[in-house]
Amino acid sequence: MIKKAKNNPNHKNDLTRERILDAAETLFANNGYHAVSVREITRAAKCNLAAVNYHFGNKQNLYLEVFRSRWLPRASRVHRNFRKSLKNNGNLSPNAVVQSLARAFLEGPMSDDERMRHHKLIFGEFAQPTEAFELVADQVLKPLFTSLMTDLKAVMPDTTGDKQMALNAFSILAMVLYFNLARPLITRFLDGNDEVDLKDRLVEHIVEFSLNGIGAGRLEVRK
Amino acid sequence: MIKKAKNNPNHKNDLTRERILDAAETLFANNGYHAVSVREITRAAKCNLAAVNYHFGNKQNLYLEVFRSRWLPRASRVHRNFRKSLKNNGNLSPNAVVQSLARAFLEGPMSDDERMRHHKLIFGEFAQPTEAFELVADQVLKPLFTSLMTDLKAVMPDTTGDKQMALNAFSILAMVLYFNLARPLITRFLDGNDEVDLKDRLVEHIVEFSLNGIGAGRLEVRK
DNA sequence: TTGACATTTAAACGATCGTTTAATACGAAC
DNA sequence: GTTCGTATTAAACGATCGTTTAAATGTCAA
Repeated sequence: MIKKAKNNPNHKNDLTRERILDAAETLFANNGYHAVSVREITRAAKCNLAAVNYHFGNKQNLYLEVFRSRWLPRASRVHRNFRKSLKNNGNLSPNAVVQSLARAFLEGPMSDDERMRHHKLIFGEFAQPTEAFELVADQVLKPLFTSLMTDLKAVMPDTTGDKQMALNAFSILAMVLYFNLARPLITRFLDGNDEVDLKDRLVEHIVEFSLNGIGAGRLEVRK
Repeated sequence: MIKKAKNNPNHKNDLTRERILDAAETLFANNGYHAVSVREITRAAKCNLAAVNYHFGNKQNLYLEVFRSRWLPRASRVHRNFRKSLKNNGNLSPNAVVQSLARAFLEGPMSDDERMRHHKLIFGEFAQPTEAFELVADQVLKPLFTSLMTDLKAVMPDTTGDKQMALNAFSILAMVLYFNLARPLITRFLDGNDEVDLKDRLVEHIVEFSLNGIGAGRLEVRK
């Protein structure tokens, strides 16, 4: 049932499917799973009500498919962006690690809208986990955490214990994740501010705070 | 309509109202507003279906009342705990400020269950803000932020700019808020660990990371 | 042109939603 | 005991939910 495999390599036919995924992601991100009806989604995607069940079986599976075919690939792009800019950085250093991560997450390969959607979806799962959280934790968060741990171990003094390093990695992740969601709150609290490039300032702050946090502050100039 | 003011000072009658609030908070925290039905709430509160509309008018207002009469007072207790332990600390110092805050948030005046409920509710509002978010931002987050800013200014070198201080305050808040919600994730990533008093270890880490973060690390011994 | 699938469509399904109603139970004041 | 305001109850309301159905349309190879 659900959706027959396409023999025809012409992929232009699945436009409806894609439009549904786009509409669903935006609506789910802004309002949460239960607050969005299938009718809302199909209306936004300009297709028939039954299209959701035809292409995805049911609403819950559409939600999961948003994570599988939209969220996970985007998270992979961020992860790759992080690793690439770290490799390009030449000399490994705590600063290179943290700065590459912060930039990948805050100014990485997506638009501001896309990034907001991305992080609203994951924070929704943080607050009220569903099946999608398993996906994200296993396929994204854990690898990212491991990757970050490895890099940190390579650049931090050996005196730092494993558990200590894990907590550090976790805190740095906390910073980049949190500041993505809390941007509206920051501007709310800092208002009366003429800051034009707040994002650059935020990246700069996150890097400095985190570097100091793990005890590697001011060891070198930031480029 | 909704609920007549009680002339009778005997408050034993509003037991139903209290049971509804208790049940509603737990269910809303764990599942989110739209995932919870009025029937679920009244079933958990062991009262009639119509009781919600009788006592609170409608579901949305019950949700707001959970914040008004449960969440806000609890947040006030945390804030007071923070300020009291700061005052008891004798000499003001960055360490005293950050440690008082972290303890108030992570081991403060609530049970673990209550704290989890508390933070799930607010993170739900972070991800998908409703009217309740205005309440929380204006009556809790902003005062807490201001309070923290004042304390930091008093104990940090004058060379630190206002905006810099604000970002520092925001980052410290990020740490204490985030680590409350992410506890399940931490144990998931650190598993195979025999840590018994993880909470103490977390507080210790948050304090050290934050102190270093704002550039006040290791100036003094932690008690 | 025909036949076989893939997709879209309008309509309906039963279930559950939040809310309202009207009747009843309760308790204190007179 | 009667009265009056509060609280609880069972039942029902219309609306909307996710999903299913069966017919119509589109697409392309044989």
